[in-house]
Amino acid sequence: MVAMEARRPTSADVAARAGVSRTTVSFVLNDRPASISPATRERVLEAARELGYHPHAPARQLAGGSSHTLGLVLRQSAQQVAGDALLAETLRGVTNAARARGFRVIVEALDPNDGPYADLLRSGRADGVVISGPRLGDRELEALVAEGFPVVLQGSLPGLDAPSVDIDNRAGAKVAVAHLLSLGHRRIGCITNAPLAYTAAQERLEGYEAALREAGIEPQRTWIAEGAFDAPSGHRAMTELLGRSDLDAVFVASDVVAFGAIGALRSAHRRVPEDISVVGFDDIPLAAFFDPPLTTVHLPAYELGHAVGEALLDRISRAIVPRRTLLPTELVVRASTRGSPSTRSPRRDH
Amino acid sequence: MVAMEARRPTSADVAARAGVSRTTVSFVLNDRPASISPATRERVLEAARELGYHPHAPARQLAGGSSHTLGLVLRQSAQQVAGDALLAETLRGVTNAARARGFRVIVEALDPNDGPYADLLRSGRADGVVISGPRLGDRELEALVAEGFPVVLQGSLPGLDAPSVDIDNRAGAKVAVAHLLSLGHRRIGCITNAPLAYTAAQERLEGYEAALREAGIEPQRTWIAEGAFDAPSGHRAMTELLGRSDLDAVFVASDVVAFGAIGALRSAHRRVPEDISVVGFDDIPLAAFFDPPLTTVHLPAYELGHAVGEALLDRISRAIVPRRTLLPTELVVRASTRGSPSTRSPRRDH
DNA sequence: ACGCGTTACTGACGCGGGTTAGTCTGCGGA
DNA sequence: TCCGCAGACTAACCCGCGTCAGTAACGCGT
Repeated sequence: MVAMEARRPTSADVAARAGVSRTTVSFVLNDRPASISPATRERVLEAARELGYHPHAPARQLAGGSSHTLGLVLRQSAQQVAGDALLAETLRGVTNAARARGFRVIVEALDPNDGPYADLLRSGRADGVVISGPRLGDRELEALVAEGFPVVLQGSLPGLDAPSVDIDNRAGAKVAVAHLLSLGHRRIGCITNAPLAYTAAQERLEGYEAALREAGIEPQRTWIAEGAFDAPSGHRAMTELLGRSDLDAVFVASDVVAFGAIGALRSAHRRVPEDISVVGFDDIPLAAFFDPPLTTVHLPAYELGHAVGEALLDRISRAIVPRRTLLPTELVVRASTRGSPSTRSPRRDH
Repeated sequence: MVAMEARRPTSADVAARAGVSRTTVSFVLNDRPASISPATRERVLEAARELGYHPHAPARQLAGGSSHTLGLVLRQSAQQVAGDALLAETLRGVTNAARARGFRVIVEALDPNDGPYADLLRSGRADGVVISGPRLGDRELEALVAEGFPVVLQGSLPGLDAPSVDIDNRAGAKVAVAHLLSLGHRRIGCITNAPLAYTAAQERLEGYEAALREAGIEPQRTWIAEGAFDAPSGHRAMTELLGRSDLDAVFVASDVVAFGAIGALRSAHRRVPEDISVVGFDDIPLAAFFDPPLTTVHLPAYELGHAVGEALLDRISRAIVPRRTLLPTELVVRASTRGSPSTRSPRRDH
């Protein structure tokens, strides 16, 4: 026998070793409903074990199966990805949901606005894709949906006929502002988490406005400023707000942005929460350790990833998937909010 | 012609449409060094375009090619992943390095210590893997390396014969502490970023000790406390330190942990940097917006991911890969450090 | 007219495994 | 005795593509 390079064993090798046909091996290993005697089954299993046999995934897929792979496409810009403290959690959620059903996850982080990810699907490398942070006017995405590929959106994109999973931004923002109102605040500002072209920013702003209106307060233009993902933008927005209105509370639709906003308040010698209350949104891991610990809206990142993963898996297996799934958020009250000076002790009714 | 379900076109369809053989199609599409007349080449290209032809990746791989896929295995615990503010950047680095060479990335976030990831390689789904946060005593990893699969470590793991890419923890820590020394501090504490079983924690601690020794200071046992990834652990460690030594500076080997430590200092009414200087490590996006802005060691997360990705790609293409690559860090001086009270004005020589 | 090298292409096999349509054996019932 | 049938397997085809070993046509020098 000549020295041979170790070649990965194939099902034919297993068959030979067990003294059966390749077909039998396939039946045993895939638990097909065929009559195989227990003795033979055991021989095959043992041969496979001894040889360290692992089915060749591509061959299996070629033979008609699926790729058992999900694509996760991140459409956010590089800065957004870098600043997204919860992305890792969402990723864990998706991969775990996938693994639970025997799937893997290919991640595509598209740097610029380009990057053809459609090939993932068209080349049969993935059975479906999750689009995280879908952008308006994404021709590639529209084409994919039109061709009937399984696509699920994480986030929202009106006018696209694909299931989407998101957190309930509107409700979350509303609860945050309601909390501020319940503390007696009336002049409540808002700093958005992103430019309003982003639907999440729009939704959170709507929640803020709805809460005010329900309390009989008409939101003022001058109470609102735009943040843009990072702390510096929060600093700028807060400075802006400070310059044009006298607020007793602010709802900042992102913890990271709130971080910058609090910095601006500190520079202006306004104490939180004594002089002004601040509520954030996201509940990033560091939120509890801000100074002061930040009252914020908890965004279930892991669950979001898990839910979107499952939705995609359902679509792939042709199950019915709700057009739109909204995950609930939860208000986490910490120390950055307290009653407004005028109502500090006597709890005010309404 | 009967109504037929849209089937993905194959190279045979393209061949038929262009009036050539499948072989010719393959040659044209893969730019093989074969003599194909410009006219034919154009016909094939056009037929492919018209049909919307996309080669079937698994078939292509089966026919002898590689999977053109990298595996990225995250061995960190769920908490670590959640708290790792730089993970997203590293991920971007890896995926971009991969895409630049036509590769994709499958991410496996292993929740518990289990999770068989070896199958990624054995089933031919990936051509190689990056192991992020490798753990000692990982039998699966050892087996993979022994079998000669392309494996590159992100982080370090002594005693395993695989290339590794990491940042220079020791040098980074040393520079941080040297900075503190240059400001005149002498009683410098250290809070580790993680338990010392983690090599990165050990290396940073060594850098701290080396810097002190070079300055003729013998590090004291009582100056050192262990952190464990998150802010609360930093709070605990700082409280501990405060209770047993009188320090004028602290090197905290993780920004997140430093965040907790600063909270503890605040509780103890010790001002930063007036009473005590603090240097962090990692330079997470929020570090610049701490109160005070944190002096820290910048960890090039994107570059790290990129470098480890390239190292793996090199290994896959059988290029020579250095046994160990260390990326340089950079000290970023902000406002959490300044000269010790005793040396505030007169700059002290030594 | 013939040999010989290019140029331009094609036939057929193999990659590894799933699957359908059998084959062969043994046995119970009519 | 012979049919029918269930149990236990197997031969052969197919998935889509890369690739080696040809083959046919053509030009060219002698």
